[in-house]
Amino acid sequence: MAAEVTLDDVARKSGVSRATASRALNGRSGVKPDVRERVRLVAKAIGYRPNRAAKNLAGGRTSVIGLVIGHEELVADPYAMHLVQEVARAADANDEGLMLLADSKAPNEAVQNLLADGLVDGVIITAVAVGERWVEELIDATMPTVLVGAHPRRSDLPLIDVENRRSTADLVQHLFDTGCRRVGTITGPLDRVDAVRRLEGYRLAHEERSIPVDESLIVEGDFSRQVGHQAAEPLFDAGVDAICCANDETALGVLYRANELGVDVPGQVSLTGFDGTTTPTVGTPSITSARQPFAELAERAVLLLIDRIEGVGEPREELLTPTLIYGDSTRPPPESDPETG
Amino acid sequence: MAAEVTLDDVARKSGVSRATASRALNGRSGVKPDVRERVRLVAKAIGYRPNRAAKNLAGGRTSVIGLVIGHEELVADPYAMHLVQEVARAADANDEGLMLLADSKAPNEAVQNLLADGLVDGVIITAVAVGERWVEELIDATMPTVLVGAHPRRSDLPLIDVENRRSTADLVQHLFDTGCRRVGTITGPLDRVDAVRRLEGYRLAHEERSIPVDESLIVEGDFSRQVGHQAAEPLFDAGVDAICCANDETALGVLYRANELGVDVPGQVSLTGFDGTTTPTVGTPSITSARQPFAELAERAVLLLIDRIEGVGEPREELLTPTLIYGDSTRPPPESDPETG
DNA sequence: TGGTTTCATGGAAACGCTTCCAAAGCAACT
DNA sequence: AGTTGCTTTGGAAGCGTTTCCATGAAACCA
Repeated sequence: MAAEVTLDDVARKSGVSRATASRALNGRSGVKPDVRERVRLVAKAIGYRPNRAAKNLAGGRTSVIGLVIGHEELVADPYAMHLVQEVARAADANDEGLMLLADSKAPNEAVQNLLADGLVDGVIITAVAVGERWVEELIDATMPTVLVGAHPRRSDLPLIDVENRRSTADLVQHLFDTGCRRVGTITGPLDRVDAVRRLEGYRLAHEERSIPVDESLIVEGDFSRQVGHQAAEPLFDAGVDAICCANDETALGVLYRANELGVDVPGQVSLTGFDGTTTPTVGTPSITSARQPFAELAERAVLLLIDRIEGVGEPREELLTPTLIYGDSTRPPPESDPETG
Repeated sequence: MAAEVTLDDVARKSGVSRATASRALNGRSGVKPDVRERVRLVAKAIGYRPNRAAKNLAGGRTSVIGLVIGHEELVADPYAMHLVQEVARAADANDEGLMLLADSKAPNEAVQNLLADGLVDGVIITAVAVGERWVEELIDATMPTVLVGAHPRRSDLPLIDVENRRSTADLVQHLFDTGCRRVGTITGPLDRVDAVRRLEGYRLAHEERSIPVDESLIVEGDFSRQVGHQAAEPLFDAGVDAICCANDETALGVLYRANELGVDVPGQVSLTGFDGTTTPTVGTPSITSARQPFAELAERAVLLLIDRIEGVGEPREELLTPTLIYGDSTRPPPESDPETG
């Protein structure tokens, strides 16, 4: 019921063979320009649309890519939502279908289906520390793969990532610039590379300022709002004047706790997040943060994956830079030029 | 590179023809039980997995369903996110692939792709008032379709929906029960059926209590947090002691504004939302709301769609009931039994 | 036991496309 | 005009399934 018009129709109506029609429409070389144009016109005129299944069967690609993402993350983490949105857009823009591969029940089974059914040409795997089996199996199965966010053990894979360390260091520097001296941090889950990098950034900033790190002010979290909410009070009690949170959600948790406890933000305690997912329009202070370049992240990932699928170029690694956004959760920098300090 | 093992292999190794092997594996009748069993065993033994493209091409189904959802909604509306999550899960549970069809650029084009490419067997269309062209074209193209949330003009389609009116009325009743008398409302966009139904529910509750509706307390919104934030103050000024918001996001907007203005919730103003998407764990009051039965919604939608695709049963309509959750944004009900009032 | 029905099976066509390979067309040489 | 070599074209062979149709075997009935 779908495609009524076949390549045969196009060929017949333009007075060429199916082979030539196919070549003409797919931009293969060896077709006279005028013939090609004629075929194209006919195809458009009669509304020809290639049948994907047939195309795929004949040895071509599926033109569908998979996006592997954790089930819970999807709903809990604005980062994931933004990523899904942008990957959907990017896939669309590159004429690829997007299959949502929320890893559920048995990962093994899912992989099986993926591979054998030939549903997708390749997959984008998000940073969530999905059971390694997943990743391992996918890769060993020679399924083209691109990582968004580094994997703890596989540094050999094509990867799109953001500068977590430097950006976090910059955020902490900003805290120092605005007069904070005792800066705590609530990290992400430290089995994730991005979380580790951000913690490194926190340390790096201290080092750059020759300020010793007080290890007691480092709390391991899990990127969740809840953990921010829980970890906030002990840090307040420990006398911090700023908290560098591993992401915005955590920062929001801290912020809510601060409101409950009557702690003024940024008056008494400054707050930084990461991701740049908070909407500044709601009444709450907008969080000073490093905004993930979601659109580019997605676009690059899709393009890189397509390259892998088509086997062009080397598996590469791309590092994007978040943009810092200064919100109301930190104090404005002093008038004096930072260079002087 | 995916499926190396073909049906031919299975047939050969079990000493039957391809035709018989196909019949045996697909549960078609006319195969001797022992033969069938043997074929099945062989297939399992050598790890046979049917090639989807070929299957599809030969006239079968794709085993992929599409989920049509607005691009912006995806990120802005927790409702959409929850739905996506659950539909992904439900599709998975029913051995269907899930294709994300975020309607971007030209809807027409997207429909074209959908249909002609034969990528999906059918689509689930979410309530977002996507340009009617979409829906119309899809249906006219005999693409099996299921709506989640009613469409303003197409009452003939298979539909999964929730009891918007009754649930909203119940929420407003709860406001009355807890002593509120002057209840305003911020609606959703009134070109959407669910928004209209909820407004009707608001009116219904007044009617049931013989309380006249003050039309000046009805503000048309758009389900966004921003609109709640903006519309809140005028309503406060108009002296409401409660606001029935069309969804949680709107309620959150109101809540933030209330905090800014020093209006106590629920002390001075009670608040109800809809969807049940707020996490009660953050410091903010949890919103009294009607929680969408996301999982069932998704499950029913997928099953209904599969029925439509396979042509079994009549296109039916299913109405699910949200569960009311009483949060901290409304006052606790009085000790006295509600029946007495 | 011969004839008829039923059941299980295999052969082969079809699905719509890509691509290999050979043939044909053409231009520019000698 | 005859070669040579390049470009453009069509024929046909798959790709892995499903399914129609014909065949042969087994089972039934009289």
